[in-house]
Amino acid sequence: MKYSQATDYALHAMLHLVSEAPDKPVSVHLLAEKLGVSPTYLSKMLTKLVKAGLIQSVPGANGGYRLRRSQEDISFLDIIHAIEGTASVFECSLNHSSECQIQQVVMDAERQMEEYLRSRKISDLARPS
Amino acid sequence: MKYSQATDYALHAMLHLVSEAPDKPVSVHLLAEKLGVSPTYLSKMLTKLVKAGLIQSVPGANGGYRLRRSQEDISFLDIIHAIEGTASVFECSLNHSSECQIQQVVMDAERQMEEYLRSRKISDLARPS
DNA sequence: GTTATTATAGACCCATTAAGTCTCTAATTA
DNA sequence: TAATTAGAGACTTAATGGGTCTATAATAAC
Repeated sequence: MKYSQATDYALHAMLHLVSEAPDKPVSVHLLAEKLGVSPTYLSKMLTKLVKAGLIQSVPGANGGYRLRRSQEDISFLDIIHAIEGTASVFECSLNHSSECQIQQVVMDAERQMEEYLRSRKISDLARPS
Repeated sequence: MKYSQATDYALHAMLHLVSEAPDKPVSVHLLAEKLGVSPTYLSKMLTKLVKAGLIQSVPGANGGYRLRRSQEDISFLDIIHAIEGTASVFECSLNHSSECQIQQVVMDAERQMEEYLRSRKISDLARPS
């Protein structure tokens, strides 16, 4: 069980946006260069972050992406959910009679992790300048 | 990010072994029937559980699988690790200068989940008879 | 208004993994 | 010795991750 690399890139991209760009939009081209990944590929993740309402896109010359919400509101979980989706990590494939107790336990565990990821904000790591 | 179905089957198989078989080994055939999965496929997971030291195999007629350790010692995490491996759910693919702080956060989150899974024992769910 | 610059969308490709089957071998007991 | 069991591994198929490419739309600069 692994998070996709896309999540990795998205987290790093968001960290850049939080750290460096208060107002001015940053182009995909520039972001991609910093992360060492292709612009077209990074676009996909940024589009997801837009749809999740975490960032804004500004088309046209001198456009790019900038934060939408206030920095303090953006948690690791927000970003991860934007890329990975919100489906549970475990779904019992057996058809028991009752609720699956095993699934309950694993989902409780997942909730522990999500709780922590919700508490940690991407701005916590912003460049201490 | 999802756990494989193999993990699902392994957890259910272990629950059966804990619930029903104190001494007598249970054959793959029987276990597979109860779970509604093919015996040869289930074999693969059981073999992993053997290698992880959670269960014992008994070849030959009237053979099968039985628990190895005492029930109370077998946690959800033990079973999940036996099937999924112990690699972290997140590994930063960028080559920064320093340690990746993003990775630190996600791995801390993972530790939260693992801690919980370690605390929950499969015997907790054993048939209340 | 035209042009350059940017994001958006989606088709497409390749490699890897999950999920599962099949067959052969080895060990043990009846 | 024969029946029953696990163990190992080759093999197949479908899904997913990771990534490229191209065409379109929107905007700003000139």
